[in-house]
Amino acid sequence: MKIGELAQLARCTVETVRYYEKAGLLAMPERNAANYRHYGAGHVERLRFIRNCRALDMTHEEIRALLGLMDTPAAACGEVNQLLDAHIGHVDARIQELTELRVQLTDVRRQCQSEQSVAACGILQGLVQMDAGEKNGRHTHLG
Amino acid sequence: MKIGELAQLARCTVETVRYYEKAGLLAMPERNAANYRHYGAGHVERLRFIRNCRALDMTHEEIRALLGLMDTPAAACGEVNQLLDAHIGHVDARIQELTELRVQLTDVRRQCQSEQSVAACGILQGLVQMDAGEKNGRHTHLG
DNA sequence: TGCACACCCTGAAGTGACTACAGGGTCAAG
DNA sequence: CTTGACCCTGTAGTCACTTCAGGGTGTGCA
Repeated sequence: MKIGELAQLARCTVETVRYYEKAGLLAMPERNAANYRHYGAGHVERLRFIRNCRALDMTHEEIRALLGLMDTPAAACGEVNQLLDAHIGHVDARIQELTELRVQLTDVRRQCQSEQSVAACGILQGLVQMDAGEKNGRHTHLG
Repeated sequence: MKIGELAQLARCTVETVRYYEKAGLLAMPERNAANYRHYGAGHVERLRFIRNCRALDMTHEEIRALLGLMDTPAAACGEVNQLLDAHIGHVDARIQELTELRVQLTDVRRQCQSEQSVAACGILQGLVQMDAGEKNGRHTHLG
């Protein structure tokens, strides 16, 4: 099949497919006489795998590691488990961060319930005075 | 004060301060004879405001809008409220997305509890077969 | 036969919010 | 008079794409 059909099967754009090829996630396919890429069932499976990992917010590095493990089928899957556990840790950490953020945001928001002038608005006062603390490093790759 | 002191007061790097200046978030300060930037109390307040907004994961666009509103102090603060409510909405949406993600991840993870070969590992099978659905557009600017 | 139109190709540049680096200038202390 | 901490500009790199410019290919229809 051509790249458009592959992209449709994996629910992504053709640009993304070409990008994955350049990024080394998807193997370079054969070309026909017109230099068009020509894909088979293996490519569909691989691309679906990649898109599923991305839907789970894994980085290309994490995905590359999983793909590498898949290509040594005799290896033990302990590393796969570790990788997934680490990723679940990232997601948990980000949920925790965002939950704390939400508390801070509603704190700030509470400071203005009425329509008044910007000059007196408690929200802006709050945003000037708030102390963000030093703990705001990003601890996961999830934004 | 010079840029290093300003950065320290706002808990960011001097590169970030210069970046905010180029991005139009922070006004260009005066320069001394040696072409060093020279800041005052107003800059500290403004930069703290920006850093606090960033700690709440607002985009530069959102911050620019808030700064614009601050600079017209007679205006009603209804727009400020709207902006903050919208941002709280983004955070809520992202927490929701990540929570669903976590469920999917633990579903996948559950498929391999034992040490076996990669070829038989249920996790990789799951990642190949999983159907991510079409609803995976990012709906917020939070990653 | 001519042509419109959907699809394919490459390579470069843009996104957001920085970070890092190269290659220089300034200034106070020892 | 030199060391080291600080400052300057400008460019490129990060991540996972998206968009664009400028072309080539292939099919259906008048």
